Amino acid sequence: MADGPARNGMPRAYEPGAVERRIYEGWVDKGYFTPEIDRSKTPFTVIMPPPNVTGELHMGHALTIAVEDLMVRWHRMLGEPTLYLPGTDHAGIATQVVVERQIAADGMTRHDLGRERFIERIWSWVDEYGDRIHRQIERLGASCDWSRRRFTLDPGPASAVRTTFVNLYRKGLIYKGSRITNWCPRCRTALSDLEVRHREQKSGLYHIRYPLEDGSGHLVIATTRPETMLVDTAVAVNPDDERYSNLIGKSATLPIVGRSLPIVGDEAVELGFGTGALKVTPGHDPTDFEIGQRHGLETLNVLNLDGTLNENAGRYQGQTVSEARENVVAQLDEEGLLDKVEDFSHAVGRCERCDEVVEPIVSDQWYIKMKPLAEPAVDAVVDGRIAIVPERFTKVYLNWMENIRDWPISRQLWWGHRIPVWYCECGAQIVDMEDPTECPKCGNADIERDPDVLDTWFSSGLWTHSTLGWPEQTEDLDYFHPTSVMETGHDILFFWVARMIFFSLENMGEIPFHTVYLHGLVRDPEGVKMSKTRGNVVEPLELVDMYGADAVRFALTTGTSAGNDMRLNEQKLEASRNFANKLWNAARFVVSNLQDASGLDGWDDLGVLSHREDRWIVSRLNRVAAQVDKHMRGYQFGEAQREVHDFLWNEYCDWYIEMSKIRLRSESEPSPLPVLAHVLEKTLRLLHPFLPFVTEEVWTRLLEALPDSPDQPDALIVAPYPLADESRFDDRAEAEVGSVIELVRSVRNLRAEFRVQNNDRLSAGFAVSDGATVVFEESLPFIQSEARIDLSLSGPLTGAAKSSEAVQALRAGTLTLDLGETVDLDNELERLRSELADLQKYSQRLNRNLANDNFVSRAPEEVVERERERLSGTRDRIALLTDLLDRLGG
RNA sequence: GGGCGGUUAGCUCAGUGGUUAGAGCGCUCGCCUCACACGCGAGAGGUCCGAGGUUCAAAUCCUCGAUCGCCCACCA
Repeated sequence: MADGPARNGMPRAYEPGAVERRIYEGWVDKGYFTPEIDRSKTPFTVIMPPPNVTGELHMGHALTIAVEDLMVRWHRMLGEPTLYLPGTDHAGIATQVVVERQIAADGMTRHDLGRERFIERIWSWVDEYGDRIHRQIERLGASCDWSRRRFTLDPGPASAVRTTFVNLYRKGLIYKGSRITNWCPRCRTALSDLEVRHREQKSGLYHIRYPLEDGSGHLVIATTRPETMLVDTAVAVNPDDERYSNLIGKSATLPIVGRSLPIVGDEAVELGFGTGALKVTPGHDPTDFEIGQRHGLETLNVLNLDGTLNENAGRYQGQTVSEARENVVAQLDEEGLLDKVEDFSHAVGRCERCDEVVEPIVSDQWYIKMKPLAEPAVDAVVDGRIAIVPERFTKVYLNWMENIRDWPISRQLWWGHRIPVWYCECGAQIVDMEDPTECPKCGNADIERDPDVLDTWFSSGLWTHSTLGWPEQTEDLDYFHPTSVMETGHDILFFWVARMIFFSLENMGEIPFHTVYLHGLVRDPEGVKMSKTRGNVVEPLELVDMYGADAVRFALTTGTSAGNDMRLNEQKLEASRNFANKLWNAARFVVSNLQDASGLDGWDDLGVLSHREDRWIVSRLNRVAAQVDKHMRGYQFGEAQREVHDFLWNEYCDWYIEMSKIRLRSESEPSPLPVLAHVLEKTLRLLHPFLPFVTEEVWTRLLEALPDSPDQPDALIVAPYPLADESRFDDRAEAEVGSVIELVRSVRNLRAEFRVQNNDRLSAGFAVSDGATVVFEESLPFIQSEARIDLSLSGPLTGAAKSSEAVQALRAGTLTLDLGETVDLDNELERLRSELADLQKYSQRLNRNLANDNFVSRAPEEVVERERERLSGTRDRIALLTDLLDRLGG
């Protein structure tokens, strides 16, 4: 029956597309996402990691939003003023590269357009993509406060950038230095170490002969970069290397160029590597640069900024690195100076954004002095003011922060926050909050602004306070800062999280957030990282269209835990969609039964429950609420979600709804409707953080069918989160209904085993071991209907069983099922004997434990007690079974 | 070279010392049973990577090893 009639306006299957937009607009219109500042309450604040403006959202963003929004919704329901602040990042280099690629399609470079027009071009992209991202975040259901939306280039955040730069400059923590940095020849900008990705690559290890000047022979050096030899300024050997120590102080002649190279001794040279002799190229290798510093060597540069060789390359000027490499090697070979070429594999650095090979080049760049900033950032984590979840990343963070090096912040790009430094011919550097019009030293009006922009992570690093108004002393900043949880991928722990920590401590004297929650990567079904080049990326919105936003979010938080990567596959999405549908249909059942029903007034605040089944489901609900609370507080979202999922499906739907059907038809039994409604309504609250749309929609329909109650919330999103009511815990009801369920299951089991037709009604007997038949009497109609039997609750069986009976020993008693035809007694005995054997093994194990004095004396009382109960229960069942076997003649 | 993580059912994964270790999907058998076939019922399926150890008790903690993966690091 794929398309039966809709009941009470609720279609047979949940249709996310029909409700999501309407629900979201409703939330926005009512202003639920905008918190009210209430000084008597502690707020809960999450700043959304700003997606790059020029990108589409990917699954990582969807995961981020799923996790953040579930925390945010949970806290909002806990009654905390909750701010979830959205924004976007101008993403300097990433955006510039994207737009450069776009204009490259028209055969243009940014230089053809010029700075101004190029930036205009980027802005039109930003406008388009910014809106697109906004809509995507909405479709995922993020309950973020759009009235506080920020962009890194907005005046506010820009002023935070300017203020931070000026302050750090004045404190001497920002300086300009000339040293070796990573240079991307394609982007033509400097990069920080973090922006360089290393990848193993095969290349040759070239062994080159450097003749000794005294004519006594030659040294062989090994290099992977033969073309850089053109600007070698020394040869280095390890002073402890017996092969060469006598050469220190002598000189060698640089092949091709003919320059005289001093032979120096330096510890940095590895004894075991290559030939033990190192060509020193301070201009193009960080190690060599340091050797050069130690020995006062000249630093020569052979590369232009576009990666071609410059005038220092002589006849190779103008060639690319790879052309020059080939040609230099060929010349060396011709001159008989190429000793040999070995196969070699080593890590080559590439630009994170454009994948071009990065060249170490000496250049003038602005740096932040990190040591003074890193120390308080280390302390904040060490002393626990900031907690990192999962905890293991604490060590990763500390290790990085403790070994941090100065951060190059200038980028030779056009898109970003321009460096607020002006230069005057008189040599003055002007750094101020206001743009200067003349040099304060010499009065010259002819001053020029630094053409470079700041690393995009400079502004991102200020995000927690710049979005709240800093450097202005705003009410938002005062109230919402420090923020509560920073939730993001562990891949940007250094890029972003670490920098927010030291910037916030520097600017605000305050930690930026109390907790860092790091999630893993979303991988494809084969476990491969999603990337555009591999073509295995999945668009979140396509999935939202197919399965609904709830299902996508639910799938992303299913079976995941902090810090661990996850694979997303169709099965997970389908299972999640099915769960939303299950909820929908349970609600459909309840709502349809509520129509025209009376006696519902107590649904909201249940009083004393007269029916055991009611006490059972309410007890279970509250236990689940307790578990969910525990897991939510422990950032175990996957576990919290699983608890509610299992409760709704396996207890409420599978058993309580089925039980209620019998009672709904009965005239004598108390109506299950108030409890049916109550438990569903509370479950909707528990589920709302995980399935915001379907729960809100169902909630509205449910409440429409119920009588108003005094403190009924306006919408589920602002309904108080249900905390466990321990007075509703009911061990006895749980055990008793558990026995009823066991009885039904075991009849079904026998029916299936003996292949009884579905509509054959059998007769059965149940001898309750402790004589407390009242439990089963109360549920008799349910048991008879569910198990399709006529059940007699007569006393214990006596004498031999009928030859047509199958028997089973349950916890609560002995079940006898009359199959109506002769049972194969041998098989039946076999089945019972094997069950008996299992029970005996179990009982022996329990017995061994309890006979162990160490266990009894050292284990907690409750554990011992539990084991005793188990043993006694197991012994009862063994007695039952033994008795049965006797009577059956086994 | 350091550091971290994974290894649990056929597959993907939960499991934060204490039930006879769980879920989804897949598989087998039976069902369109008046909320739901995006479903219902019943099953099969596990030396929790290996070896030691700590503990009354280990998938869980420790040590060593295997294996896959990630991060960091200036062996050219």
